[in-house]
Amino acid sequence: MERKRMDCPALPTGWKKEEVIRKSGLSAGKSDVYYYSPSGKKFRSKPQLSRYLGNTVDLGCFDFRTGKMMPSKLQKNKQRLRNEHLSQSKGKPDLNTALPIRQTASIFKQPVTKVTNHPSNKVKSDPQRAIEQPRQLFWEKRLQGLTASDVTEQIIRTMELPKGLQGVGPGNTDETLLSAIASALHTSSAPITGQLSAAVEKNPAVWLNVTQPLCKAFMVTDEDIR
Amino acid sequence: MERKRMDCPALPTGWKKEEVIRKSGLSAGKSDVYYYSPSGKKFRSKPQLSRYLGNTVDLGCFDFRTGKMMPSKLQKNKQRLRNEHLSQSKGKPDLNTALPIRQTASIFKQPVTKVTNHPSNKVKSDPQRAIEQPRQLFWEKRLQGLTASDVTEQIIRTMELPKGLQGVGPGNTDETLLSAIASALHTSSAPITGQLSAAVEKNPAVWLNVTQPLCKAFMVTDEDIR
DNA sequence: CGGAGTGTAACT
DNA sequence: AGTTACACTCCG
Repeated sequence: MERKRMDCPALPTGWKKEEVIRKSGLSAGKSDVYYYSPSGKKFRSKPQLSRYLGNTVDLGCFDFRTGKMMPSKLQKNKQRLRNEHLSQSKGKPDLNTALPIRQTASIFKQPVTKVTNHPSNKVKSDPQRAIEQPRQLFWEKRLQGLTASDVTEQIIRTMELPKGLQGVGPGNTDETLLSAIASALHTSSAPITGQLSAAVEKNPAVWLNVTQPLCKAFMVTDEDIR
Repeated sequence: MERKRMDCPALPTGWKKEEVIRKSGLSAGKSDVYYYSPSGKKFRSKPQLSRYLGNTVDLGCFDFRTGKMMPSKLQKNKQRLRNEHLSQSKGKPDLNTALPIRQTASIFKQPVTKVTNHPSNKVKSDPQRAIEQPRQLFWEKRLQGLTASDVTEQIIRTMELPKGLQGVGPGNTDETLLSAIASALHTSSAPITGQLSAAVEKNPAVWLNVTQPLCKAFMVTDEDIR
């Protein structure tokens, strides 16, 4: 496994995993695991991977070192929110490790997509990636090797969000918008639009109200990209 | 400090230190530190500096980036012999990055500082390759993961065993022996056997007791090598 | 300036 | 003690 990039079944198609043995120094003999996205970007840690993949992929039970899913890891996800409720309202949003989902209104599982859209955080993000990231994130999600069922899941999840938010007060508007934008970006690539249509047909009632905002968001984003 | 060559108190007279800030790219804002010998030769890293200065200057606690001596670094010395940690029987002899001579010196209480304060050493004579070359052989041996280095390590390790068997003494004896070996290796410019002899002649009183074991150990190793 | 390779603080 | 995650070094 040393020094050879190999496919990783637990990640979307095109991703590679590599294990490199340290050959000198204090830590000689230990190994480092790297992942490569389809585009060739190198990932050196799980948090980095999470950051890149965003909320669309739950890495909670993904073992970075082995490259496999470990259900046993599920129990370890916790402790992010508890600091919040102990202290004040502020506190930095946890952009790290785990699932962004819980951050927002606990009732409505809100993806943290917006975090992805704000690389201006302390992380050493580069300007360009900011735009690119959101997109890739979704492609991968759809192309994920976990077969069609995943795709379906994803779409449904996205749709659920707007639906739930509709009935809620203004406070959640931002989040709704963000979701819309994310979806728009998602579809902006090309054939995706078609997919959405299909989705709408499946659940017209759900998408009906939200459609307009979605389009708007998309237009803007598209221009910005260009 | 940027872009300006300044004196470096931790190095011999005539040496200059320069810090250049990176102005673009992923690492924008970071800086690169360079040193210049009195003759103008540029040094871009600590290993390069060590190679050039040789064993006479202990850079173990020299912080390349700041240009200052950091005693705190002393404990942080790392070593190349990682397999050793499995055997717990003895305290680890510290033959690491820092030149072996240091260890010997510690026994005889020889501060490196004075060497530093005497630029009249080999330092000021940059042009002369004659001195520089012979030394490089050693540096490479000890400091690099090259074959030569491995050989050296093996010799040292091999010697530890015989010594223990002889039952010369506890604790310090080990280190003394190792130091002796290290010194011998260190000072030699040719075959190791010759080195040992030279060391003994230089300090008969000091080396007397240890000499025999050393020779034995070495002989064995030599055979093994062949 | 980039980035593979290594060091090491912070966690578990 | 062992692992993780990422800062840093060194050299191309």
